[in-house]
Parts: sequence; C-alpha cells; structure tokens
Amino acid sequence: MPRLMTAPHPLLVALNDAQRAAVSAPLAPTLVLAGAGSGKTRVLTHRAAWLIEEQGVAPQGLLAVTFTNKAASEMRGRIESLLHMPSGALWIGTFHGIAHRLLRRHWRESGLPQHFQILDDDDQQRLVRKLLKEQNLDEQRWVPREVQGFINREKDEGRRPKHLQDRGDPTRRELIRLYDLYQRRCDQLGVVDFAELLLRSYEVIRDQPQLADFYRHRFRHVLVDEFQDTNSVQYDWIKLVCGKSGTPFVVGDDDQSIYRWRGARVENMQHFRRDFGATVFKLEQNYRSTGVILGAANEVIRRNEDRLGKELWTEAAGGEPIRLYAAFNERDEADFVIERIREHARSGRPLAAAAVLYRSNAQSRSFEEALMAARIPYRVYGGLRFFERAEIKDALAYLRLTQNRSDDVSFERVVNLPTRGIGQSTLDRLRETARAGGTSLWNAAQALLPVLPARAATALNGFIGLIDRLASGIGGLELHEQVRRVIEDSGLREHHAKEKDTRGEARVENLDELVNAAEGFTPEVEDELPLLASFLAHATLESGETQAAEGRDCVQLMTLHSAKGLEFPTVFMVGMEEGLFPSERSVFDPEKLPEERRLCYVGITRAMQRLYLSHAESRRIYGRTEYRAPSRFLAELPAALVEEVRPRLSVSRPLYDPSTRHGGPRRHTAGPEVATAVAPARRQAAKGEELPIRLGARVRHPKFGEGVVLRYEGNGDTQQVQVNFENAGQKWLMYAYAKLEAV
DNA sequence: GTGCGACGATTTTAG
DNA sequence: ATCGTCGCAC
Repeated sequence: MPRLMTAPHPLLVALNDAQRAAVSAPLAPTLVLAGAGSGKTRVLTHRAAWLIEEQGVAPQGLLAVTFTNKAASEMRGRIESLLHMPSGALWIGTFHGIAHRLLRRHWRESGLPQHFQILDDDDQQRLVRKLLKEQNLDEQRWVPREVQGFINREKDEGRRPKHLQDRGDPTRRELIRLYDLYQRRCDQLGVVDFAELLLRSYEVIRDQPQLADFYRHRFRHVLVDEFQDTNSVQYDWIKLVCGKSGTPFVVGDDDQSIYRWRGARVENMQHFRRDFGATVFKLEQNYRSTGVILGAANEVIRRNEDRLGKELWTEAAGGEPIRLYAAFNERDEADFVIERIREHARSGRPLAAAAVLYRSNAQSRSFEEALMAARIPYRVYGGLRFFERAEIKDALAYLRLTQNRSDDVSFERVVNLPTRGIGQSTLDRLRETARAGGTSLWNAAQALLPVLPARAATALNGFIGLIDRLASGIGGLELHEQVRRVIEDSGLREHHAKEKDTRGEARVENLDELVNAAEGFTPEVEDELPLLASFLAHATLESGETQAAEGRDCVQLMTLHSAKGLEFPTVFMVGMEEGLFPSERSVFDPEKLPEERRLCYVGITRAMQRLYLSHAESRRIYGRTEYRAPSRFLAELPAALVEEVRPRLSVSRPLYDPSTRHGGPRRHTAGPEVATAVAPARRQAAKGEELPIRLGARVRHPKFGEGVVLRYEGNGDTQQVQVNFENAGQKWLMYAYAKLEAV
C-alpha cells in the first residue's frame, strides 16, 4: 500500500535526517561513517527491520555480523523489539560464531572431523609450546607467545605457510616451518584455533563454488558492525559472501580504530568504498556528550591525518569545563579521583555512573587501594573470564574426553590432574608411541599398559577407567548433572577443596558455578550439535563475563580499550603522561601515535557530562620512581574548555610544549585561532622528591651541548635524567655525574 | 610431587 | 613492585 509522502514509515519516525537517510538507503552497498554516540546501533537495527518490513526481505536472507557476543545479543534484542517478533530466522552473530556455524555445517568440505574442537588462546599457546619442546628449540630464542603471534598474524592476513617466503631470513624461515608444523598438528588433532575458524570458513566457501553460490544467494543483505575493526580475512570473507550482487551495509568509525595491533585494518573502510562503489553516509550528530566534551574530542582527533573526515556536533551546547589535575604522585592522583567520586555520589548519582579509565591494567592498583580504603565499592574490568579459568578448563577437558577419547589436548591437560602418579617419563613414552603409531594418546595408553612399569600402569589404568566410568555414568543425565558428576568423580572438586590458601575456595565456587552455567544453558537455535557438545563450544566461543556481575552499584575501573562502546556521565582519564599514554612504545613511533590519539578520542567521547583528566609528576613504576612529562594529548585540548584544578600553591611553568620535545618543528602548527591548553601554573614537586631541574627546562651539557629535560628515573645518587639534545639526540645520563647546567 | 629462591618481563585483547 | 616460570633440593 503506498504511503503518503508526509507520513514517514513508523521505523523512520524517531530518527534524525542522517540516520533516516542511511536506514532507508537504496539496496546497494552502503558505508555508514558513524561517530561516537551518533546512534550507530540504532541505524543498524533499524536498517535490518526496514529491510524486512519495508523491502520484503525474508529474515533468513539477512546476516548481521558483530565482533563481540555482547553486541550480537544486543542487536538481536533490539531487532526483535522493533519487529515485535522473535528473530530466530535471522543470522546474527560474531564473525567467529558464524564461521563456527559454517564449519559445523560443512565439516566434510572443510576437511575437518565432525567433532572438531576449538582451541582458545591458552590452548593454542600450550600446543605451540609443546611443539617447540619437541623440536628442541630454546624457549628463550623462540618465545612461544611470539611464535603464536606470528602464526595468528599470518592467518589474519589469510596466508598459509605455502604462501610465505623466508626472504633469506633464517628466523623467518624457522617461523614459517613452525607455522607449517603447527597447522599439520592441528589438522591431525582435529582442532581449530580462533584465527583458523575465520580463515578456514573463508577458504571453504571460496573453494567450493556450490557453497559460494548458495550463500551469496542466501545472504543478499549483510550488515556489519564496527567495520573499522575487521582484519583482512574478515574483509575478504565479506567480499566473498556478498559477491557482486550483494548489498552489504556496514557501519564503522575510522576514528575509533584502536586494534591495529590485533590485525584490524582500518583501510578496509576506504577499500570497501572503492571495491563496492559504496554510498557513504555520515552520522555526526552526537546524543551523548556535552558540547565542551565534543569540542575537546574533535580538536584532538583533528590532528590525525588520513581520516575519512567527520566532526561531531550536538544540540546540547556548553557544559561543564573539562577539569585537569596535576597530581603530585599516583596516590595523590587517586585521592583526587576519590574526592570527586564522593562529590559525584553526594549529588545523588549512582557510583556506576562514574568510570576511571587508564591506558594499562597495572594502573588500576592505586585506585583500587584508594577506593578500598575509602570503602567505595568498585569493579575492575579485564582479567581472566569465567570459562578461561584453569579449573573450569580442567573440568571441560574431562567432559571433552568423555565425548572423544582421542582429544589429545584435553588428555594432556588432565591426565595427571589431580596428580595420580603419571609422570614425565610415562607421558614421554605415551607421546612417542602415539606419534609412531599415528594415533591418539588414549590409544597409545591402551597399547602401553601391558609393558609399562607396574606403578605407572596402575596409575594410567586408573585414569582410563575413570574416563570410561564417567562416560558411561553420565549418559542420559541432564547437562548440569553431567557436569556435576564429572567435577565430583574426577576428584577436581576435592583437589581444590583441600588447597590451603583461600584461592582454593574460589576455585570450588567456580566449579559449582559451572554447574549453574550448564543448568542455565540454552543452545543457539538451529544448532544441531548434541547438547553437551554445544555447551563445550559455547564455553570456548563465549568465554563469559570477567566476574559474575556485581550486584552492587559500584565505580567502574577499566582500560581505555575496554571502555570502547560504553558511556558514563562522569569519566576520569588518569595517567595522562608521556610514556604511559601515549605508551612508551608509541611515543617516538610516528606509526603508532595516531592510534594512541584515537584511543584518547575514544576515552574523551565516553564522557556524557563531566570529564576529569589527570597526570602525576612522579609515579612508582616497576618499583622505581619515574618523572614523566604530561601527555601531549593534554596540550592538544582547546584551552578554553579546560579548567585546571589546583588545590595547593603553584609555581609557574608551561604545561607542555611539543616544539621542544623532538627538537624539530611541530607537525601540527597551532594557528592563532587554535588556543592550546597551556596551564598557567603548576606546582613544583614537594620536599623530599624535589626535581633538580624542571621537566621541559633547557640545559647545557659540557659534551652534548644544549637540550631539553624529558624525564627522570630513580632517586638520590642513582637518579637518571633523559635529555633530548639538539645535536646529540636523546640521552640517558646519571644526574650526579652529568654536570648539567640550567640555561 | 611440592616448595622455595632466582630470574625476567612488564600496553592494549574479542573470539 | 609483582607476578609467573624454571630449576633444584627434599
């Protein structure tokens, strides 16, 4: 039925012009450049609903891809409430979840065993370690973590060992050999790591024309969230699934690309526009922050080059000034934050409306201590998540073995846990026998039983009997009963219960929680796996919350990275110092700086009403006291929007002057129209830790000439100073011997 | 197998 | 400072 021009479709009513244009864009490749807080998810979900309701697209013709499980379930919920119906037929999921689903369906074509297992990061590293040991490679020279990184990076770029050349580099040659060895081993074990899920599902569609046809026909409408975070394989995967006739609709923000180190290719946004001839829509109206906060964010991000270009604006002009605090040390910084949080709470706001954001996890400590002392409840994000905990993975390994005796990864994990007298030499013989016979450890164990020394044979037989008994004992039970029995009968629960320290108690609680998780588990619709198998895959693919959600209202502590996508009325960005933020490794690397700046932009745009920034003049790091200059990002804020908080007397000196830092001209010359936040005054360090010569001061050295003091490290006789000399470059000097003279 | 001291590293992290 | 790993003694 035709609609009147004046009566917009109900789905479009609550949208602004830009959002409406994007949602109702023609059925063609579309790129939505969505700024922070501009209603990105809204556009994505409304587009999905629009396609179904207005364009008559069948729900099963739609594929919506996200990066996190959280985003996927949020999207599902919102689409369902827009459509007023369950969205079971829609494929909504993470890249990995969808890749997993494809591989389960097409395991034959992918060359996988039907019951392939997924390796998480930790499993993968164990496997790499084992391989290195077998190859008699020194772990100092061949760091497992780095070998793992190499393998994953190549996979993220879609490269198999056969695509790689050593270019005459022996290290590289060895890495390629290890990658090849690793992959052969995975194939032999029937296991798939996270990167492999993506790469293999890409390859199977690419190499099987009938699959490519099928999915291209099925998924005409692919929606992608956080497009700036896609890696090469994910991008190729999208290209493949959409084909020439598909109409992908992707949403992203190049200014919030902060995962290059994880394989993300922000260039994919430009490539998408080019490869698909996509129409571009920009969402620039922000509904989250005050004008002041957006002004600061815009001004900071403006200094990055090669942006797609957009500028956030809001109808909510003005707002509280951004408060900047120069703390004496990290304790003073924490005290400052505590005081402001008290203020925040006194005005009746929930604690959860305040977040402390830092660059690295280690920085949480001083705030945790201060919050603890002040008896303010808090929650720290990050760290191990539920299904990643060792005791949970042990229990899952037992469960896996009951399903599949040939699961060598699980076998190795629990064969001697709790300890049952199966030692290194027995295991070595098992591995050797398995390798020689091209069979699993389980089969090797059976074969070796008669020839092993009596003690080892008894122990091993005990393990074999245990697994068999578990397997036959749990058949027919409900999932959570199966889990309970395995935890109980394997001896895991008792093992942790008799541990001395309190950590044992926590482990027992976690094991009990696993039973609860199993009880509450419902498999995905259209998931054809048996329930237990489905639960095991779920555990790896969706590793759960960091901690059981804290019921109490509490202050949020997290890294800037994990704050992406969130918003808080009050935000503290702490540790704004050169070497911390931007990080040590980015400070002098022009390649890495833009990403740090984007991270700063992400941080600023988390704040809705109030933003506090702080840095410390001295800070204990790795047991040493360090003096670092205020972050360059502070100097990039418009002075008019910043108010310096100065609780005590101060001594005048410029906050930060980039022109003196690198000895060269500033890359971004601040024109007269751009005011820069130069603090009018600053405190000197207090007695006892007085700095010999101020940071940023000019000094002369008898040999190196003139330069600028960058920072100090240590105290007393061993105090060192880093100086950027005009002619000699940067040097670390022992202050006591350096004969520096203030100019 | 467990406990202890030495040693080394220490950005960010979803699935 | 602190945490995890490793080798060695019991």
